[in-house]
Amino acid sequence: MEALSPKKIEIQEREQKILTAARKIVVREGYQPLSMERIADAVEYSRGTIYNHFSCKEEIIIALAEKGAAKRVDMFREAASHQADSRFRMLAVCYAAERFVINFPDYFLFEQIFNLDSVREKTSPERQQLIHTCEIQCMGIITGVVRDAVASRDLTLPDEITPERLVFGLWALTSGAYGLAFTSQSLPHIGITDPYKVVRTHVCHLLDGYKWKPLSSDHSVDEVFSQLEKTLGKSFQI
Amino acid sequence: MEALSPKKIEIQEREQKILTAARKIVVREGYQPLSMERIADAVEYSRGTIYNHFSCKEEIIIALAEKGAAKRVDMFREAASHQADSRFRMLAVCYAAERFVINFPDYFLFEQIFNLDSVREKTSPERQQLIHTCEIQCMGIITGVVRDAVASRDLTLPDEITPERLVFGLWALTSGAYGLAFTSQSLPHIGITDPYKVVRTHVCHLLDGYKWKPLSSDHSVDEVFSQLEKTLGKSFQI
DNA sequence: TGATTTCCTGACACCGTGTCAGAAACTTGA
DNA sequence: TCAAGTTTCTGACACGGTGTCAGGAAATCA
Repeated sequence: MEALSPKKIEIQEREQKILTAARKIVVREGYQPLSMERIADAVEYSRGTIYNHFSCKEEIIIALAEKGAAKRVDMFREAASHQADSRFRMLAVCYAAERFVINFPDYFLFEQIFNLDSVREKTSPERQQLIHTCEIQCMGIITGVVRDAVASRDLTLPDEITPERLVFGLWALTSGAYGLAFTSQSLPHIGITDPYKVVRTHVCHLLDGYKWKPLSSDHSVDEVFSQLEKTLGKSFQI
Repeated sequence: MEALSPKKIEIQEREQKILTAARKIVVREGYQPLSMERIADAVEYSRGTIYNHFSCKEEIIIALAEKGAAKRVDMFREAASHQADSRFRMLAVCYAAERFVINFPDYFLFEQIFNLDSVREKTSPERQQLIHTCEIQCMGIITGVVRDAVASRDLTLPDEITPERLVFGLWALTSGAYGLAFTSQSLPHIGITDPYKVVRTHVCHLLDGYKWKPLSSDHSVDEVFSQLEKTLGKSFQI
């Protein structure tokens, strides 16, 4: 497995160069101008060479979506590994989810594109599986926090709610809100100027609804998040 | 304004024919095979004629998204107009939101496509405005129900929550969940086989969290929804 | 019925995709 | 060091879809 020839190393590195170039184009100019031609120009290889690495444009999108998904897993893992009570850790993961979309809006965009059937259909099952695995890992991390909360008696779930169902609710609330924050023109019209803050409020309210201790009334929510900003903010930058 | 010549009428009707044909293609075969060529074949006019009605494919998508948005407004309006307590009316709107995505998944898809910047950028501001107006109307209907609840003392909102913010939370939760239900491969893996039911549970829990009377404990949730199915189910079919 | 306007069409130019034969570069072994 | 063998790279090509527009067809008018 060792001793890759220089050529092999070059090829391997080029794959990353292609992805970086593609990402740069999207960040700077949006999805529309992204084409194999543009990517080939940027990495200074011919289109044919790009096709040796990725069988179509969609494969590049999904590879980037996968990078984003992996990044999110990292962020969630770091957030959940806090030495703190279960509710604090839960909010830490929420903070991570928020920072993910704010710091890496392009990754969020790639996910949205990937979610369209018409795009996903053209991609390889292998890469789809990779993204799927990341999603499962994220869910697993959050479910772990919920289970810890139940184990430590911070939280008692009603019969009809499994930890997974609670996670689904939180996941839906946050991802739905971030989606709206990105795409909806209507939010400012109804006086919602900081959707991220409103999400935080709702998450806390939801946790309070399930009586996940310690309740919001015991801890200032803003304080919790400003503390999270101090401990996690930096490592979430890149 | 009266007395349109037969020709004018034909032209006007053709616009609907084009949209119907496009929608049919997407319902049957998905978004990928949708092209001006296919649409032209289906309506038996040349591509040029289609371009007289819609300046590009995206304009057709957005026109369909707008039809969907208008449909949703209708459904929400009918749901909210129930003669019942405020909480029942709120759940009726949630039921409408659920039926919308289940009965008209293609409209849901058009919205998702329209939400991509790369697609929206190519469409006319006029049509964008139409969709925007529908969104505002939907929000307005739900906010109305919330305000009624506050007025009738069924609900007392905490200081930091305006009716709009509560609506944003519900909107995010439901649209996020339906988005996941459509696209996420992971839900079955974590044991969530009926996401729609889980959403209902969470919505009820959220309303309970805000102490919106009558609480879930007073009314069987399943019963409320099966009643809604009886009163609204049929008119939501088409 | 002919003049005028309006509408429809298909050919055309363009752009991006994906392929592949052959050229170029790299590796190997004597 | 070099020639044979292998791998990699390239740009020309075919294709499919978009959007335009000159000119012909149809409708309207007087």
